[in-house]
Amino acid sequence: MATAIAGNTDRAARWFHALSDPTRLGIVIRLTNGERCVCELTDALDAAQSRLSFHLKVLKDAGLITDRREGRWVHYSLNREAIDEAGQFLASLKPRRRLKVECCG
Amino acid sequence: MATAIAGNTDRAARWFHALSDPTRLGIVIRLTNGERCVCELTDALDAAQSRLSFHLKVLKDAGLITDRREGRWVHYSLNREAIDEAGQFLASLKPRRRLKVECCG
DNA sequence: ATGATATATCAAATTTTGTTGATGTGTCAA
DNA sequence: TTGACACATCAACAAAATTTGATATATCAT
Repeated sequence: MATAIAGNTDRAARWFHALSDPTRLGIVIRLTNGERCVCELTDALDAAQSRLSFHLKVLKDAGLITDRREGRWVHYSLNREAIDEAGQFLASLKPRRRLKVECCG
Repeated sequence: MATAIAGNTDRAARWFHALSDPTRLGIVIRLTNGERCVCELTDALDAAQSRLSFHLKVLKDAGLITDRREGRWVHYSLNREAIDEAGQFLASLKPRRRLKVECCG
């Protein structure tokens, strides 16, 4: 439920950290329409190979993407569930009760 | 439109960076039901004052929260629009066309 | 087997973030 | 107008993330 989602701050922080870099967002965006191999991403993002590999690992460790080896190529895809959960976390930040709190009286 | 949202990676990266820390998420969660003054947040989060102030600034610089001074107190509130936009960014990561791309032939 | 290709990993250097304690600023009360 | 309070900012340091270039690993073609 919503409260539980919002309570899991460490997990959410990890998702958002993984999404906090333009290169990684570029990767994620390019995975939107389906699996892509690293070679395609390297071209599209114009990033050095080890650098791209690093960012892919960050995303993978955060559970936002998964990989699949096929021959000598590795294909990455989005983990929709995780993306959705991150979205739900944000959605859980809607006001639930409107408190007019007077503090610091 | 969706593409434009997903295209604005730098802006999105800034939102997600601001959300990438448990203390900051703690702040955001506590602002969910309305404005809070720094004093309340300090208590609730058990954080040193300058530390809290630092994190509030990160959130504010990212446009996720706003502040309002009232006497000697400063009250912070969520910027719903920005939170929503971040959510929309994630929502924009839904598959639009299903391409069965054969690469690396 | 040998070499080439695709990708991962590693170590070192660099950059960015976060923490802490001290000090500054604005506001209020006496 | 002095002192206390709430908060921001700063400087120094610590810790974490990122980049780069080199090397390792797996797979494939010859």
